[in-house]
Amino acid sequence: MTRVSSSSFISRALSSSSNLSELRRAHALVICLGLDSSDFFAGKLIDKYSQFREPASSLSVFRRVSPAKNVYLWNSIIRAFCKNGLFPKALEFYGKLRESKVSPDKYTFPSVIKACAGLFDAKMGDLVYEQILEMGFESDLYVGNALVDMYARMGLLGRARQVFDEMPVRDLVSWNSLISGYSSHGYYEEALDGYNELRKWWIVPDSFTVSSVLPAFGNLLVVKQGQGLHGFALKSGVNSVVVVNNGLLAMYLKFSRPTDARRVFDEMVVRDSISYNTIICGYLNLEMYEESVRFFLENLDQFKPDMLTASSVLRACGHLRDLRLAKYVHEHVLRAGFVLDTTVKNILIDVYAKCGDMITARDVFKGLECKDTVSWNSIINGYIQNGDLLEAMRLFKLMMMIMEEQADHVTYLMLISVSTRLADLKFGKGLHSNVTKSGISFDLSVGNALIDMYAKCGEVGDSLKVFNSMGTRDTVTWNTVISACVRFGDFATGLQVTTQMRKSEAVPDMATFLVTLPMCASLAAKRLGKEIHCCLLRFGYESELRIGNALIEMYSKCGCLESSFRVFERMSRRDVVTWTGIIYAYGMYGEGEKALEAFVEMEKSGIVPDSVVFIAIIYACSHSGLVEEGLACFEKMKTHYKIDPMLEHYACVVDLLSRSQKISKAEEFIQAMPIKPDASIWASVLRACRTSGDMETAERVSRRIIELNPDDPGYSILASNAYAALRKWDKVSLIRKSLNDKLIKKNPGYSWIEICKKVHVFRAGDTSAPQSEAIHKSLEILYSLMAKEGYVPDSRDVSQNLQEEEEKRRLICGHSERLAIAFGLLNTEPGTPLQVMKNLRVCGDCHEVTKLISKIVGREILVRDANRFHLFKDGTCSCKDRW
DNA sequence: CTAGGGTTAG
Repeated sequence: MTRVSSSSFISRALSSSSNLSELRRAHALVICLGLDSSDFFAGKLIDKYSQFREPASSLSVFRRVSPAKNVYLWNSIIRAFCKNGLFPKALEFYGKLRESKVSPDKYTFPSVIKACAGLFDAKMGDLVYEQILEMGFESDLYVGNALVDMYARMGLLGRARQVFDEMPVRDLVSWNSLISGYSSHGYYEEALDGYNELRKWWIVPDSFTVSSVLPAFGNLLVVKQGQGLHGFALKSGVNSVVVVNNGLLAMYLKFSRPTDARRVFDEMVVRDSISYNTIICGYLNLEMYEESVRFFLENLDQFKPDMLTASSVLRACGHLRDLRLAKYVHEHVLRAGFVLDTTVKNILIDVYAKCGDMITARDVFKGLECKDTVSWNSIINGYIQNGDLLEAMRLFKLMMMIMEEQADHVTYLMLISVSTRLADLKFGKGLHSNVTKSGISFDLSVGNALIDMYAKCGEVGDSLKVFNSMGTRDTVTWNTVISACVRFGDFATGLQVTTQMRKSEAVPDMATFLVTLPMCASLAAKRLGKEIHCCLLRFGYESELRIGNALIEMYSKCGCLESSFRVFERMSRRDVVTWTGIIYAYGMYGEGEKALEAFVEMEKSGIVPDSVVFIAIIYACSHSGLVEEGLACFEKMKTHYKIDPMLEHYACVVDLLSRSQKISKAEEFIQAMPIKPDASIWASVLRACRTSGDMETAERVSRRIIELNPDDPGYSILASNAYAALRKWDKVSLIRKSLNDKLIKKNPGYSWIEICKKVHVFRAGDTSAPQSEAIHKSLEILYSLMAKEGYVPDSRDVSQNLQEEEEKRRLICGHSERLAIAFGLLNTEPGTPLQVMKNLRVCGDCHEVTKLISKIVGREILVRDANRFHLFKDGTCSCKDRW
């Protein structure tokens, strides 16, 4: 054989060797023929060995060649290291190359760049880029592509795009690298834009393009275009590649179209374990836990489950709370010989905890040789979920001792919720200072949790302090602060924050509406309530059940029974809360018959009444004088629906009897109650006594109250009021004195009225209010007109020991609702209806006065007191004097 | 030189 023919024979033998032993035989031949010092054969061998994952052999070949190596050999060895993931080695040899006399060429750089990318070494990458620029290789297609890929992989998409834009020539790989970078770092819009741009240039995508852009389609939920791409994949044949099909599976699962995903899966000719995992995990994310597990079990013999399979199936078991299945999968994975990594063990902790098996969860936790933050978080969370808050705290303290710096925002979030649930302010404050020290306080969710914690521990001030110190706020932040204000009855701040939120970037969600609507209801802020209603229409929440329920309450408490009913009528779905809302609304307006009709309709519609709806219906009967009907409801609740009455039900029945002057019946009823009555129950009887003038009973009741509950301030105030009405001032001052000693103050009364988008608040006897003088003057005129109608002031409701009758009258005349009404009369056009809100009940005299005012000035006056609505019209009230 | 699947809270 001639030398030429033998070298071409060996060259062919080298190229065609399809496994390592063939390659080794060819290598031996090369050595036999003394060709191993040839740059050409050495280069071939290095390449071939790297192909068979034998970088060590590549290196020994490289070393055997004469010291004067050409650039081709250098490129081969760098490429060999790179291909086998030995990136530090690749960079080391690139360094050696630069130290030698040989200068790199454009074929050197793709591997070097890949090595930088593999090591996520942006500094080195930048340095290499500079060297490329110095040598003028930046316009090479392959170098450019490698650079785009490197920056894209590192998540530096801006730089990737810059290199891409500066490339004089691009090919499909350039596009693919860019799109894949966008896609895998969550820049789905950019990935999609890139794909559309590429299509604009009439470039035909390949399997890389398709599989890179599919996650973007899936996450952006662009269903139509996704289906189009699926069609393209079928037509172009790129769907013969398993990666593309796996991408299609994942996309359809993201679209929540498991059936479509299943169709793709069934039509796949080649499947790998990722195909199976994608389905199992996709079902899991769609909360199709049974399907996920079933698919796994049915296909056990079709593929080789790995740890990713295990983690998905186990999570499904956790959601299903299926301990037996979890243990089965756990054992199965162990039997298959997998060494479980920390991630799977962390999942196991969570799964066992979810199944309520804290003993096994703890065992897995104990068996973890390197516990990470998630391990600790998972076991702590397990105890929290299982209600053992103290053990959770104990473990947290242990964690802090062992590795404080590893506690992350999830750790703090969980423990802040523990301190909130335990109302443990001291612990919560400690967590707050820990978070501040650890430097993760800027985390939004932690800030939100702290706001909630302080609010629920009773520290609104600190709650607002955290809120004000937060640099960024999200919807949850705003919702939490508003509900904190509402919880404390600080509606002024609540309103302020709501206004601030509307001016901010924050997008309201369901919770926003579910907290602001009740706030409007409490404030009777009709205008704001309506605005919020419009707002939630714009955001598409009108069909939500809970929103409808909140709207019914808001409108009814704002004096718009009709709007309330309109919301009710439009609701496509109604639950017991909905019906309670509308029944309560009718009750507040004295529409007892309509309330009863609604109750019957509710029963007909198949809704089972709960204990709350009975409170609403008895309340409604009570406020409309429907005594028999109310009592019938109470009986029905006990006997037919087997609901044990609560204190509130008894209170309603006592109220029902008292309002209709069935005082002795009320007394009997109280005596027979199985539960100890409270102040509100006696109050109903006392009020009834005062209305009817049955002072004998009033005194008897008062005495009993004091005897039964000498220390309760609520009862004492009641009794004192009763004695005041009986004009037994000595007893009044005795009780008052003991109350003062206990530093107990009665809730001061106030009223408010909304005029020209502004809320005006009035306090009893307040002379500092706006237009005070004009108000008093107009009230004087009204009183003289009332006197002509036969009005005599009734001072029974003035509970203070005021010797001067005149002084008493002045106080009554100063009751806050009168000031608000007078203010309303002065500041609106004649004939305009007025709406006044009061935080307490309307007193008897004010009720009379308002009736007369409505007649004298010819206006409708709607008053909402603590209890219900009174519509005063032409000298009468809608409550028919039952309040 | 380019592609796909897993963990804790609310």
